[in-house]
Amino acid sequence: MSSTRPTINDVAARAGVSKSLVSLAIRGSDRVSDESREAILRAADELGYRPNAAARSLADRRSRTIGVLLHDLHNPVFAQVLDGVQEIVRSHGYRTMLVTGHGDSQRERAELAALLDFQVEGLILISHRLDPALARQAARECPVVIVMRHDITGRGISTVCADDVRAGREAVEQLVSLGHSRIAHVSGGENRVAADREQGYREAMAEAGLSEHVLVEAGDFTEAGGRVAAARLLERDPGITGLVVANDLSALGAVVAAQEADRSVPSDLSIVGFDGMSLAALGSLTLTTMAQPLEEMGREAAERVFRRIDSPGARITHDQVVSSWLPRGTTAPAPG
Amino acid sequence: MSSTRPTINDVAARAGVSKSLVSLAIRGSDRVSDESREAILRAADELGYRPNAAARSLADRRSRTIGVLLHDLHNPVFAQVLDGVQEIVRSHGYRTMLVTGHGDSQRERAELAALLDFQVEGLILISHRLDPALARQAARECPVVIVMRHDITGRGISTVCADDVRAGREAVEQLVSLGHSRIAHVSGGENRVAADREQGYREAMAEAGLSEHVLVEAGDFTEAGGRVAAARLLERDPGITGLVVANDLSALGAVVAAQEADRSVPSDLSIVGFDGMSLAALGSLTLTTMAQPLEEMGREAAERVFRRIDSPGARITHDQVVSSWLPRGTTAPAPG
DNA sequence: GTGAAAGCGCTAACAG
DNA sequence: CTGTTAGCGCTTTCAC
Repeated sequence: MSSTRPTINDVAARAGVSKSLVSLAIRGSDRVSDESREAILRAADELGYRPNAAARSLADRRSRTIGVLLHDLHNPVFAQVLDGVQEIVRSHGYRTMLVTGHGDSQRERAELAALLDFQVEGLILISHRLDPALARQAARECPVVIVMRHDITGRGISTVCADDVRAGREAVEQLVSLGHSRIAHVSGGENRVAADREQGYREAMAEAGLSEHVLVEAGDFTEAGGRVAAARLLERDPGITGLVVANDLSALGAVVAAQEADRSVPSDLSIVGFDGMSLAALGSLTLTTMAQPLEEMGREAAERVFRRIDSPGARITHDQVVSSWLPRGTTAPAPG
Repeated sequence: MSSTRPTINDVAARAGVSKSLVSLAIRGSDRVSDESREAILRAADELGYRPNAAARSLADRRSRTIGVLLHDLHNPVFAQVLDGVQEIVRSHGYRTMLVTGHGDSQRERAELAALLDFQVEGLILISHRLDPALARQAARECPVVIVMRHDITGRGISTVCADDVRAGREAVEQLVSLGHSRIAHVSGGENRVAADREQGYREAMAEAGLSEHVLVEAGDFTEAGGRVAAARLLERDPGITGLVVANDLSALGAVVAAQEADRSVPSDLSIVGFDGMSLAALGSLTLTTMAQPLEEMGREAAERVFRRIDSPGARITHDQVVSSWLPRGTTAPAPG
């Protein structure tokens, strides 16, 4: 089928013009007479002509494509960031090429290589388990913007992040202001975002004079991880009334754990997540969270990429967005 | 930066061999002497050589890419199907190119065109609002497999679907066997999947002698839509004890509506969704659902594509997978 | 306005 | 085993 796909030559022959003229006409140049243009477009239409993107990007030496590496597609949070990215990318007449690495740095390496083979003109990396070396490597070939990880820096790497330490603090502060004092934390594993949020938790606990109640169990940013970690916390200290969980996904898991432990949420136990995942606003209990402006972060990242594509000398930037307390159904004043 | 990216010629020059040999060596042919191979790989490495995918796919006349059109990325159900697809695609040494149309047929058209411009060798379409004309058009250029929509057929179009009518029936039957009789339905809007599930609901209600209790309100497969529709149903008939909702996402919305109406789930009201969305297994109430084998459907679809790529004469297939009742936390025996 | 010619970087025969 | 020679389909000077 595609073995006989019409090429620009076929169109030229049929329209009785040269292929250069077809090329111009197809791309809407005004240096083509109306008569020729019409003949060409008609011929193209009749033939079902469709420009070959590979040939074009080869001749053009630009792919008009932005590569996006996402941790995975299951956490809807990434989809929200991606929406923002795509909005901007499309508005620039570019396309996005999406890959996922699932936090496996082998796979991330391979996927990034594929994007670079494809000559993407810019790269947006959204993966909390990204290998810094990979990012730096990639940054030697095209502008790179990392979202949600401010700890990876280097030549050619811009970042767009929330202040996770601050967000971690605020989560605790809000619970404290609701009267909670025995506040534990489910962390998010070995990555900087999680580390920052945990640090915020610890700092705020200390400042509130609650150091003795600091209690942390490691999760991994997944539902299952959150569930297990939360269960352990409730076992270690049944007196807990507040739970700050490293992200919304694991916070949903924590809600399950709470119910399994016969703790009713939020009357017995308040739970706070992070991210502002839209799906977490649903279900029988809507999750209280420290929300990040996800779409905005995506837009910002894409804009940074284009700024650097358009003016290669543009400075690297490190943008910070603000997270905000979004009280919903999983928090309430401390019992008693 | 990429203005001076090394090419195969640079590698050849540096290694002191011809570019054809470099081409062979890079692709791991065994028709290259160890000595040459080593020199070539070293040169490539020193130069930071990276093959140009566009050039390769142009010369090769194959992109080694499968295009995937997804309705959108926010419904995690699609991510699950995609996982299955990618597993197979990767195992064939191909890549997937992912686009989303958000049910907007303008955009779907544009995205499909882009995939075809890129010479994808096969297409997997997963969108309940897909325009049949687009699919048929695309099928003229490469093998097309449609997932979850058996109503779009045509030359070159294979399908992989569940039996949604049957699933709809079973949802009702299960509720009936739990003692429910006043069972209402939130439908999923103007698409075949939704229509089939609704038909199953109606058939099963009739067979159970419950025709008088048939009550349907239109949703649209979104959380918000499910919430509104469910709210209306509960208002129209407060005696409802069972709710069959067209998909998991809207069923989550229905759970919220139930609570807003002061109906407790599942003791006052049982709710069933469709799909088997993994996230719906979380939260404070895990959703009972008619689950489709999502990953398997993805794998199946990808395998069908490759079968047709490998042997262009292969027959079009229409596979049907079976949905299964997955009782979880939102269903219980009818009250009283 | 339009066409001829020269690549873009790579693969694929075909000779040696 | 290795080099030479043609393209793949398109864009882009540069004359006419």
